[in-house]
Amino acid sequence: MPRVVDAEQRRRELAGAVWRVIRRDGVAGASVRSVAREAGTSMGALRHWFPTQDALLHFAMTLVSENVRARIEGVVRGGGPPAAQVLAVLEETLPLDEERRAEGEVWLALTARALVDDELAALRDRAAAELRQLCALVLDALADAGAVRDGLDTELETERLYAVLDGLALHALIRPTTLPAARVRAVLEVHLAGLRDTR
Amino acid sequence: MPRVVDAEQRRRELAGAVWRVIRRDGVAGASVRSVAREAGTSMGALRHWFPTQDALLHFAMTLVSENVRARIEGVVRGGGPPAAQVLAVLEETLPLDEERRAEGEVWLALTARALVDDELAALRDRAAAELRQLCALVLDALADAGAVRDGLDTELETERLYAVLDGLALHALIRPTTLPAARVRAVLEVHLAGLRDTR
DNA sequence: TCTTTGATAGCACAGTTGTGCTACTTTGCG
DNA sequence: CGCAAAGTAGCACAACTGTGCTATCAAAGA
Repeated sequence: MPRVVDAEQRRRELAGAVWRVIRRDGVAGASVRSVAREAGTSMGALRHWFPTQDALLHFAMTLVSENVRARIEGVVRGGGPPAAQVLAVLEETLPLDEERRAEGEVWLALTARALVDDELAALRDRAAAELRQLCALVLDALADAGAVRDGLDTELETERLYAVLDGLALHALIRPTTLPAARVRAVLEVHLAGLRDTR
Repeated sequence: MPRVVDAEQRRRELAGAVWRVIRRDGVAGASVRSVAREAGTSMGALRHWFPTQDALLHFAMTLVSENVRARIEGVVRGGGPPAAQVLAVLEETLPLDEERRAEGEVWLALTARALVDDELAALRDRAAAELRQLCALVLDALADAGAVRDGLDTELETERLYAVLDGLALHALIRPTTLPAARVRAVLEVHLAGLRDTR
């Protein structure tokens, strides 16, 4: 068999199979056999790259946060006016298209499993801390641009923005028809607008 | 064996065992055998009350929303000043103590499973619609009490409040140490205060 | 008292699970 | 060419799964 050029690449391919299986059959359906079948390979090959099933799921989880992080960095690198950029950054964490929806479903499934899987919980906590930090940075940027009124409790507002963000993500995930992407964006805009002086 | 006085009561007892198992070992661990063992009964007895495992999980799910609803009705019946009552009602949906935390964990686990279980998804959607309706009622009550400024988009604010609520619930669930109950309440209060005129 | 019914117990079955393990094939390097 | 290593394949095993099914037990109604 052809030697894989990049080991990391191969692992990503297999993790992609994990994603597809999880989206189709849930985490419960993500057995070693079903993932191998989805990836078009064998149990042995799968075990060569991931010594255990948990390792496989953990890697799939890290890929979620890695994807989000990469997209956000892309937006930041892209530049543009602060207000628009802030909105674009936050939107990258929401399941507003098929790609991000897939991430969201995997994220929800693994977040639930993390309730009883310590290692998975550690990954989830790290991702959560990063996302919260992102919210803090967004508020800082808005404050620098003069788009935030004085007298706000920064810590509390960070927590509130983070809650809105994850709440929207969850709702966009489980009721995509009654809460379409445009509506999600509108709620986010209203929230950010509410941070500056009203009337 | 003594005949069970109330069939519904017996079903609730068994569902309680489901909760405990889910909290300890996750949904994946909630097998017919483990639930029966936790309930101190047999597989046969369990199957007498729930013909299938799915039926068992679905009943456990309905109990979550039922509990929340009952507590909310209790608060409403209790009376009191509108502002305090509104806060109390919303708090009943958040995992701020052990009882509600248990509900939250079960809710998260089953919500994730609902991604691939249609019947469970229907239950989740019904609960979600109720919760969203609750947010709408809360906004109405605040408006009647003159605690909401004019010119707000009611639909959008309902969606935003609902997002804050579920976001806080999720965060209180997965990071209880960094986001204690007092802090959750503070965020909620800030959000409600932000609905009336600032300065 | 006997019968019917509610309730419990748990075996049997076919299937799936994760992982240990060995055998095999393909590739790169000397 | 030949050898070592990377990668693939899949069998074997013990453990566990949900559900069908029968047998048993307790109590209520006749």
